[in-house]
Amino acid sequence: MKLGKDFFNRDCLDIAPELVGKILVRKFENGEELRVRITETEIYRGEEDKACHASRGRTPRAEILYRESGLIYVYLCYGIHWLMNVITGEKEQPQGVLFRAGEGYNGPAKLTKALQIDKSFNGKMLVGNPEIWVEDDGLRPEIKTDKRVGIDYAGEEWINKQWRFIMS
DNA sequence: TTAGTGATATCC
DNA sequence: GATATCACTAAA
Repeated sequence: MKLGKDFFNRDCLDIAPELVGKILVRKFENGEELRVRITETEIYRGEEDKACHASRGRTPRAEILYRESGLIYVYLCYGIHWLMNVITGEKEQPQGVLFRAGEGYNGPAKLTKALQIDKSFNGKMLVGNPEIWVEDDGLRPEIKTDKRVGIDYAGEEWINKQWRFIMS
């Protein structure tokens, strides 16, 4: 079953753990389908979250975080890697969930590389999109939480949040 | 542990 | 306009 708009139109605190164990499906131009089980997600939530791109206000890059839930937010990291997020929650509420890893693809940039995601996907919908979507196959895995990765600059309060969800 | 890489934000 | 920074990876 494909996930609909209602799934994403909630708080990322609810969505991130539920996305773990779901299946990310990517249909290529040649008609081939690649299905990857999501094994790890992370939350980025609100302007007050120093690790969230919206923490510096509504910049052109972060603009998409304020928009409609279900949108794909793709962004270039360290000049090399594309990282993929999905927008969650109400409009004007900057929050999203990062796809941090999939089965066989440990690392957010490996995931986007395998799925051939780049900036052309930025701002596209993850719902009702013929190229990429998320499915629920009924699996409800055990999930553990941990601190987020790679955000040492954000300060202890935000580093220590258990906002990473891992399938175990 | 470090190099590689380039968009973004922030400072003139 | 210039510079510092960065939600990472691969190689060593």
